[in-house]
Amino acid sequence: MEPLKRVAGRPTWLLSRANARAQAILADAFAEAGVRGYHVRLLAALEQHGPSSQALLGRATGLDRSDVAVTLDDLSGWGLAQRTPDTTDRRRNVVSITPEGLARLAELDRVLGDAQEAVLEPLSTTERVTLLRLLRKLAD
Amino acid sequence: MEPLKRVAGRPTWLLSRANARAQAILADAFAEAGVRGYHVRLLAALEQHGPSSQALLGRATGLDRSDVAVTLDDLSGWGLAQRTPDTTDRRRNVVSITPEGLARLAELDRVLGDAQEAVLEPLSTTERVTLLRLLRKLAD
DNA sequence: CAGATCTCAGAATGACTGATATTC
DNA sequence: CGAATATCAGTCATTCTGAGATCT
Repeated sequence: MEPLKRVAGRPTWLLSRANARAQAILADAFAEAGVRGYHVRLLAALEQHGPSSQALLGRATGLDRSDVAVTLDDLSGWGLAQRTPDTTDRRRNVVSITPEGLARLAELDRVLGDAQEAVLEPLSTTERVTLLRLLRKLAD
Repeated sequence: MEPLKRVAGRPTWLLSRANARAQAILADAFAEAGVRGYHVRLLAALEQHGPSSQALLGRATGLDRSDVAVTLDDLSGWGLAQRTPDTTDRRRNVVSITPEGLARLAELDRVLGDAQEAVLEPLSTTERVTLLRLLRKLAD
């Protein structure tokens, strides 16, 4: 069967196909490492911003507040992050990354880089730069 | 909070962000029209290829066999498509689009075109062409 | 028999909503 | 009081997997 002209030729369709391939590659790599995207995003935010409240983490990562809570349950269960009550504002938890979390993040960063390379493999260096510029415009 | 360098600068992240925006715009437009992406894909495939088995439809649209079945339940419930047993191969259903389905598809095609335009609005014409070329390479 | 087809049930992931208790 | 915070329970769409029944 030939591809669908009416749908498959559309930019949004191509976008979602390209994204699906990328996410499949990433998800496989992460699954092999025993994590999901949310875990990595949260760890990266913790490393970059230092100890933060969960609300701040949600805004920095684009995760919903409720998903931050659940994902942190995993991370703290694995010893990669920890919650401590904020003594100055007792509504808050201060979340921080542990040394184990930092080590794990470094591993995951390599996993991410390798997966990235696999995704972009069909493109030349200049094409990659162009793609990034256009995607940035689209993503705002 | 500044964005996450370690994650947000990554190509796959940008790809998924751009795609998320596009899919959100599309999903909104489709929701307003009372359908979801699967319905449109299936209708478009039926229009383009004519009566087909469900297995063929699945391959043409990239939908999983089980999802084809469920989505067709909707479409036939709405009178937009119909299943008839294949007399020559009784494992199969022959699925065809109805006149109502064709009319609905024409409506949805306009909805799709408008949403598309909204997605690509930040890009110039030449940029759109370039983006499509690169995405095609990435999507294979 | 192997293999294709259709259906059903369920799960994983990402994204989101609403309610609630607590605290500022 | 209004607003922010964290948590819990749940929905939704998309994508799959597995099992089973039917038929070639």
